[in-house]
Amino acid sequence: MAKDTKARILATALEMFSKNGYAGTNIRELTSSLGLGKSSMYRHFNSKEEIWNTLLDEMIAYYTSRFGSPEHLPPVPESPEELVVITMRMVDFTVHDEKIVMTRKVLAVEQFRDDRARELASRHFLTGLTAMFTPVFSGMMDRGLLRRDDPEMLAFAYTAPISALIHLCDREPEKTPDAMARIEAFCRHFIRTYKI
Amino acid sequence: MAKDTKARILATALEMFSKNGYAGTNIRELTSSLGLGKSSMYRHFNSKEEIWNTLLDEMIAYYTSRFGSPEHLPPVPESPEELVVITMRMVDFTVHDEKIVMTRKVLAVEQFRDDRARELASRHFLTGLTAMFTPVFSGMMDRGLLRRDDPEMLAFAYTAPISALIHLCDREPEKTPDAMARIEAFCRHFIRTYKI
DNA sequence: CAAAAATGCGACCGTTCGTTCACATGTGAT
DNA sequence: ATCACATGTGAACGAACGGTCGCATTTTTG
Repeated sequence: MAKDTKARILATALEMFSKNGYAGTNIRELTSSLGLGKSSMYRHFNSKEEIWNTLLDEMIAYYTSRFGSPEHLPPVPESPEELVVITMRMVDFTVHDEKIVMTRKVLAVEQFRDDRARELASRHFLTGLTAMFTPVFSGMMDRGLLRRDDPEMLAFAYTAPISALIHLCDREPEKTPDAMARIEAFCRHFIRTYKI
Repeated sequence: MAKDTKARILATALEMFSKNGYAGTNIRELTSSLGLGKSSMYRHFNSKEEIWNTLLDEMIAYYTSRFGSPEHLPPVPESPEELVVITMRMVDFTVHDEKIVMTRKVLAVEQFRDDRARELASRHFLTGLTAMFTPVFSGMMDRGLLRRDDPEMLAFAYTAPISALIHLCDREPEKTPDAMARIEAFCRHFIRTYKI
């Protein structure tokens, strides 16, 4: 029950922080929902804030390892249709992976209070997505699948609307199927618009 | 000092809620920052939660009156360049009007805790913007300024990236000039892409 | 197996929270 | 002038908060 407990505390903290925010979460509820005494938590963390900082460390580390390295870039599609497939696979993953959903929520909720959350939010919601798809569109232009244009601008114009609909899924999960359909429709519209 | 006090309480509450969230705001700090005793607040509101609900009422009423009626729709531009002007004027307003900035922040921070905030967030960040610009693009197509296409899809593809950069301004105000320049660049890119 | 380190627990501490209360003061109508 | 009402205040309340402590139990280590 040793190292496992620490991880379970972090998992539950992420869940509660994402729903009620840092200030709206209390240690008693957190630990008791784990079947743990209130004070036992302090064997693993020195304070509530240390939980928060550890969580942020993990989120930053995970994001860097998962989306920060070049080998995790999406492949350059060999056809426009493949862009749809790649996109929908990524969207499906990011919308249904509970940990990533909670990470986005907690960043949305704490972005104005914590500087590191602020910075990570910008990467999650904006710069990271653009950086991820810029080489994709650059490659598609090289392959003659898209007309020549500024690939970074295209990546931004492509990812921002998708990101907006992902946020909609986070906010109103019952609309997820509709949002996914709209993402696919947008994706096809985008290809139609920029194809040669 | 009568009715004025109630309004000042609401204004300060909006400011604090937007920065620290509902749970992270306490009445003592709120009232003392107004030069008021802690208990005086209860002459105007029965509880902290009533402040929150009143604030939400006002935000919903303001949004409805400001963006909900057809007469407040942006005009249909007579030239592509006018779309840039209209857009930048709206962005400049929405990014610099402190009350609107704080409204967006508080919606971002409370969207997962309060159902009405959730709904208003979706309107502010997504559906309202699309609904606002759909007739604009429809009109521009009628005038032969843009190629025929689905005006709602265009409105979505246009407003979502702009909205993402507005959120960036809320999160990192020091990047506002850069974000505004990127919005204008995106706007011109959009026109170039869809013009006849 | 024994010593030591890690983990869990309930009682408890001081603080802060939202809220109430008795009371003072100001203000508008009769 | 008087009465009623609205507004403001400091003290105080009970509850909930984050955090500590002494002690029991388990796990690890030599």
